[in-house]
Amino acid sequence: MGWKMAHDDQGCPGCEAPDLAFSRHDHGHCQADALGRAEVLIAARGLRMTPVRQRVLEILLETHRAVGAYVVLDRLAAEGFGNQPPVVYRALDFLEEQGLAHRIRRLNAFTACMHPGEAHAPSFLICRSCDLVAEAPAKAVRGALEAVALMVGFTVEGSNIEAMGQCADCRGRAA
Amino acid sequence: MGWKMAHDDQGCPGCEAPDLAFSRHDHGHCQADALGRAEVLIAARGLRMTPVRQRVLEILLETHRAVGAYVVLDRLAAEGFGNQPPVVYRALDFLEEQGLAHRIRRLNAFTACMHPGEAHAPSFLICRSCDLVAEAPAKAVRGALEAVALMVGFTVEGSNIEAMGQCADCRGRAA
DNA sequence: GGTATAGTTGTAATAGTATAACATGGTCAA
DNA sequence: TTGACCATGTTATACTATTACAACTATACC
Repeated sequence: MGWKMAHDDQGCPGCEAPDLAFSRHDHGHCQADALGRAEVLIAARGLRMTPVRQRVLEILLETHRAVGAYVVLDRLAAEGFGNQPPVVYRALDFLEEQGLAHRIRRLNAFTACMHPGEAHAPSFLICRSCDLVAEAPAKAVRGALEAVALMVGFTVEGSNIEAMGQCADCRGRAA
Repeated sequence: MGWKMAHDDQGCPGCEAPDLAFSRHDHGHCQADALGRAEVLIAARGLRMTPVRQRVLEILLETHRAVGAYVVLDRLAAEGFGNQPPVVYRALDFLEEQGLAHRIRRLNAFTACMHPGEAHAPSFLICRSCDLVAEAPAKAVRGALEAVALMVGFTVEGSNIEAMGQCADCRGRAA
C-alpha cells in the first residue's frame, strides 16, 4: 500500500496527530477506529447507535472534509432512509452532543470527530484550497480563551475555534 | 447620567476593555467613537462610506448584541433603501472586509467592531442569557492557534474564535 | 405475554440565511 | 461629456435549519 501508517495497533495515537487530515494515512483504519470507539462509547452511555446514526457517522468518516447536512441527507434518502431534513439534523445533533461529530460553522457543515471519547475542545484548520479539515488540539487555545473570559467573569460553556488558511501541501503547490 | 464612564476623551481606551459589552458605559460615546473612526479609516483607504453602509454600521452600533442580516434589512427597507437581501449583505461584506464589523458564525449574525483600525484578530464571548456579545482581545488565543498550525505547516489566514457561555451578571442573577 | 413509556424515525410544512445574475444609476477623472 | 468604475436596486433562486405532529420500535415493568 502507498500509505504511510500513521498509527499502531493500540489506540491509534497517530489519529491524534494534529495533521492527520493533511497527511497520508491508512484511512480505512482511521474510519474503523473512530466508528468502533463511537459504538463502544454510545453503548457505555446507555444510548443507541441506530442505523441512521451509524450511517451518518460512516458518511462523515469517509473524508476529512466537512460535509453539508443536505449532502448527507441525499445519501440517506438514496439508501432508503427518510428524505426530510429532520432525519439528518437529528442524527447530526445526536452525534455532536455525544462528541462524535463537530459542526464547522464557517462552512455550515459537519465533520466526524477523529478521536471520540477523549475530552477535548477542538480547533479546526480548514484549507481553502483542498477543503480538508484538520482537528487540531486546542488545549492551549481553549486555555487562552478561558483566561480572557476569566478576566471579565465570563464562564465559557462551549466554543468554536476555526482557522481558515492553507495547508502545507497546497501552499507548496501554489508556490 | 447613571452610566459609569468607561473611557476618557482620547482614543476611548475603555472601548478596548474586553468586558465593554458586559459593563455599563456611555454607549453614545461608544457609538460615536466607532463611527468616527470608521469614517476616517474608510476615507484614508480611498473608499466610500455610502449611506447604506453608514446606516448599516449605525444599526449594528446600536447594541452590543449580534444582529441578523434580515433584521438590518427590514430596518433599511423601512427607511427607503432597497429591501432585497443583497443590499444588506453587500454592506455587511464591505464592513467586514474593512474590519468595521464581524460575523458571529455561531449566531449567523453580525456585530459592529468596537475598535476599528487596530490590527486585531478578535475573539467573542457570547452570553446565552442576555445575548450580549463582547469582543475580547484574542492575541493570546490567536497566538496559540497559530502555534498549533505552525506545527503542521498550516498557514492561518483568518480565524473565528467564539465562546458561548454566561456573563458575570447573568450568572449572578441565576444563582 | 401484555402494556405503558420513552425514545426514535417519518413526513409535511415552513422559517431563516445567503448568493447569482443582471439592470440601473451615480461618481469621478480624463 | 464621455467612459470607466463602483454602488445600488431587483428578480430569482439556492442553501441551511426548525417546528409540529404522526407512526413506529425498543425497553422495562407488571
